[in-house]
Amino acid sequence: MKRSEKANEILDVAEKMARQGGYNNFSFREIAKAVDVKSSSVHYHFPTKDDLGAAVVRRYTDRFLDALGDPESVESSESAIADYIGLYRNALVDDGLMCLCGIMGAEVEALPPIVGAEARQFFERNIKWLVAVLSQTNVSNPASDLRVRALHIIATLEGAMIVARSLDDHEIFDSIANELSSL
Amino acid sequence: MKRSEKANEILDVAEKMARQGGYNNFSFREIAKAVDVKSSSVHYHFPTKDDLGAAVVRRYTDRFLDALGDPESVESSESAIADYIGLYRNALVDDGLMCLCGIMGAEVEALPPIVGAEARQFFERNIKWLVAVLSQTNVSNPASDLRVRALHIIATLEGAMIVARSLDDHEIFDSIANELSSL
DNA sequence: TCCAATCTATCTAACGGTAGGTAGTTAACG
DNA sequence: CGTTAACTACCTACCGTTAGATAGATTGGA
Repeated sequence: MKRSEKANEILDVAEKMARQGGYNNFSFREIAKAVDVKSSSVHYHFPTKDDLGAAVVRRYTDRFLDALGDPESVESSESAIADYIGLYRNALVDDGLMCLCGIMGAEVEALPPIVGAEARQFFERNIKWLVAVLSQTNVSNPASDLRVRALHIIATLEGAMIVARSLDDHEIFDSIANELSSL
Repeated sequence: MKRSEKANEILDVAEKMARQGGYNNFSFREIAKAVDVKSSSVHYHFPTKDDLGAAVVRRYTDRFLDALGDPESVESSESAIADYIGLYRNALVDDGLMCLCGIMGAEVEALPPIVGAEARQFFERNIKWLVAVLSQTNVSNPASDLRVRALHIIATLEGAMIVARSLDDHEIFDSIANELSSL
């Protein structure tokens, strides 16, 4: 799905706004202003807000998993988890923003169904990646334990971002992530 | 601060709406419809939306800490943490809703300052309670470690609610909470 | 005790602004 | 000529907020 440059600009702006205040924090008018077109032109690229919202989450998830790479070709389970944590850290510290699917997941009940479904996909694909990575440890664990471990990691990192941002202290994220690694 | 019955009804519906979709998910008009008055009457009780939002978060936090009780008079550190986890579980399973401050914390950057400050207070008061409880364990730990442990617990529970709701499976919360207890 | 003043809680009506969305047109390009 | 990507101009619905009025209860003083 190759997209025009303007369409990607629109997704960039929408993603940033959504990662600050959720689905209701971006609008066609504000996006239009930011990318210097009229709001009707934004509708040209993304017919409805549902479409735009779903596209934003889809692209975010694709990029996230792309950055993670192939779970089968990681150096070690430990280093892969460290990289995984690093990706959340980048989202928080480098971008200075919340994880899109953390904020979308929190408000999932009020989301248009196709947007909520994309948020769900983020978590399912992350779980799958983590389970694949964790299953490469030399200690053999039941698959259900690996899944719970994966869920725990995701939950802790999403929560750590929320707490760190609420208290306006990125070191809080690092402290929590550090404890998480040493388990 | 004793409030009229109608004011409490307003806070009830605002809280529910906010716990489904965040700060932008409730409006004076919708609240008015739900409590069977006109929207201008809602403004009589809470002059601005900032005021209403702050009052909702404040009441939520007060009730939460009230339910936790005095951290000095708990049976044991372990049972107190179990009770703490149970409170999140109630919010998720009994109410069928997100933690108000989990969702508000995620969108804190887009919140009116006085609402964001109340969300921050939720976390600070929770940390204080947890540190007080954890410091009663017979193993002596540095205070900083206790704080990190408190942050980890809060983050994991908030994240667990998000993941469980996104995947529409409350047992996910229990699995994560169970792992958290056994650390 | 009666009356006037005040308070509580609500109403109707409207304000300016923004939301998502649409119909029809225009300009540039291959 | 058809496609792409923009435009103008508009619509309906909703947003938070305010002004002004009103009915009923409460209260304080003559």
